Amino acid sequence: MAERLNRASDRPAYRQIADRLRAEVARGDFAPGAQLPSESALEARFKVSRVTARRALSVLVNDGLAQSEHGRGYFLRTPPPVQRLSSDRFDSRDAGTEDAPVEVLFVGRGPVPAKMAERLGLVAGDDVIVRNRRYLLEGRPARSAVSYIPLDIAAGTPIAEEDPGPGGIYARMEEQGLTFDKYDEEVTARVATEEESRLLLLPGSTPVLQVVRTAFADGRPVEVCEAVMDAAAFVLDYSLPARRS
Amino acid sequence: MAERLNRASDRPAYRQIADRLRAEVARGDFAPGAQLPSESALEARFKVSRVTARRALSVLVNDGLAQSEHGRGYFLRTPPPVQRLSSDRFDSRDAGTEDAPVEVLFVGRGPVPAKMAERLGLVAGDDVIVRNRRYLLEGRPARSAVSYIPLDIAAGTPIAEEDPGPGGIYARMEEQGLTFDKYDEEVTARVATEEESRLLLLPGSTPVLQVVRTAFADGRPVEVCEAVMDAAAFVLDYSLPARRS
DNA sequence: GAGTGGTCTAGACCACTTC
DNA sequence: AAGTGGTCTAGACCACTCT
Repeated sequence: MAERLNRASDRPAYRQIADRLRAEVARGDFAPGAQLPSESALEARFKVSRVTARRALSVLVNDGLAQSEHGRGYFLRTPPPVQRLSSDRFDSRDAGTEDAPVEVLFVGRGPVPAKMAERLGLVAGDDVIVRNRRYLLEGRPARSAVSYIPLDIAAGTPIAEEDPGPGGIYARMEEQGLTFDKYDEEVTARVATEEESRLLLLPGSTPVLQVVRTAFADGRPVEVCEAVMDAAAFVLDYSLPARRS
Repeated sequence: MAERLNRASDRPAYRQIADRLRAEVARGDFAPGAQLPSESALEARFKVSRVTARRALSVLVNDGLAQSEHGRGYFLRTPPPVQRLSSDRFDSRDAGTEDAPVEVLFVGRGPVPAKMAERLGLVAGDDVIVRNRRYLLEGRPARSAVSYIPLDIAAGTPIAEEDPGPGGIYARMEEQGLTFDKYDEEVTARVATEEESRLLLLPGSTPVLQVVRTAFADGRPVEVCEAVMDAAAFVLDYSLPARRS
């Protein structure tokens, strides 16, 4: 028998169906990663057209609860393990604990984008060392990061190499005698671009967190890093000391 | 004459249309807030069905570029003025500069939600003072915030009143002799819930930034505040001092 | 081959806004 | 009344996955 919808309600059919699916998900009817009812299953169950069934499922997809796979079905999104990026994460580089698996996409010379040039005190188009990489979390890409480093700091050093060695590029900079002052971070959120969706294997248009970090050493900017991460997978932790009385 | 689409392309018609609209927007063909072509206009222009025209427009809506208004049309979203929340924003309370227009939605006693109880060292359901408010930015609601303050700190003080007075609740706490130690902030992003979309006047499902701040004074948590803001309108600024050698 | 989602069409009725 | 977006139907063809 067909499950009944309140067709007189203001709440459209597709939302009512989505509400029921959401409730079932919340109740634990589906294991993480489990397949949700197919479009045709919903058509039969609620006696609606395929478009309506699709719309209901797309609500869940849009909310980040589900994900569709062409030819396979709709699946409950496995909540990605939440990764906390805490504000003291730069303290750990000598300890060598910050070793998320990294996939290097590009390392080399290239022109600096306008937005980044400003932060580095350069002019748009100036050449810098570009380091583009992707961090994995339990085998899945979760974060992409692009760093821009002025040539006078990076050129001819391990910083311009694929593998900059233990402790990463910050350790190399310190070995050059640079002393870090501070890191400024600008946090924003938006929907992923199509390219980012591909890169991070995100469904459709899901939200991402974007962090633009400028590292300062000896009073000058020495690196700008733009990181884009699956918003569902990250919590950014910051601890702000109270101003002193 | 109908504008031609590449029907042989892998890129679906609705995306091609969306791409062209996006390009026109980028080129500045539409003023901020201006009306975009209507669904029927796109039907005629590209000789597609209404569903396809709709889909194209909904791509722009989904990306946060446009917004539909029932019975009126699709409009380019005015980029909301970006508000920067910097990490030193708590230093300004005596200066009285932190006076964004505020709309108080609720102030009173209420049970603390489980997630917040933990941070305050309380048990879920314990009563606390709840302060629910909405901040306006150029007349538009841009940020909602709910604070939870333990009763022993807030009950019977201006902190439990609608208007806590100049400098806000932090100033009142200091007057009680509390000395602030630090503020811990957890930043996440996600799509707005339906309720949040109503509260912040956001179209459909747009991304929001969520900041959960725990304020510590004299070694104990004295306030938890959950803020939800239109991601398009905010940049969060944090400055992290480098660890000292 | 059967089942799945992705795209598209041509129509319909409704609710809202504007004139 | 005319134009707009919001919902819904019944069908179609395609691409992908699985067995």
